[in-house]
Amino acid sequence: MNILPREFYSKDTVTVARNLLGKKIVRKIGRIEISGIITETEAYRHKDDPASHAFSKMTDRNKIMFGEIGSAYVYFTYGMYFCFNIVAKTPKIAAGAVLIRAIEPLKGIEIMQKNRGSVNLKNLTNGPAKLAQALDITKEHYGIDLTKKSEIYIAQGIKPKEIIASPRIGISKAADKLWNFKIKV
DNA sequence: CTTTGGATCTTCT
DNA sequence: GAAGATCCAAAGA
Repeated sequence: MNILPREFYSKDTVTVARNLLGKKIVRKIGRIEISGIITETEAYRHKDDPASHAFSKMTDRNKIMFGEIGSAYVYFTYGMYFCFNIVAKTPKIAAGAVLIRAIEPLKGIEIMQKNRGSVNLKNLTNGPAKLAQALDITKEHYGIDLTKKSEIYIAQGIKPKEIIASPRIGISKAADKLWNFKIKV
């Protein structure tokens, strides 16, 4: 299994967001393995990005964005859902992370269906809160190292053919930046 | 098919 | 007190 090294995340956040497309996310629950191909990402940076959680200042919630590259940033939103991010930035930037917005299920689809309470494949992991729920990612995983073989890690995947850049979803600030990336499957 | 409201945590005003 | 990197079910057209 080719786990992506920490250097992979030590680039500009937007570059890493693009590079993560087609990579494989692996979730281990005991002996069971769940995995999927990353098909949509979004970059969130620091002072140059008013839409980022790290824009105004460091809080208890976002402090991992200022922390070690390659860590997981899991946050709780709208009082109900978790979203899964990966800390990625150059040493020059104080904070940054890539939001995983969608994946294509590979292994453990039955587990995902059970976690989500739905059998509709299209509806399983096509949104940030949905994939977190399908993979059973919670605040327990806040700050874990994704470059080691542990409960969650990111591995080499497929090579994307075509990358589509769009404005980010669900934000009102900095909507002109094309920092949402997706591939066709 | 489109619109609306509820769930109810964290941060900012 | 209000808004937010969301999703879903229910109601309306």
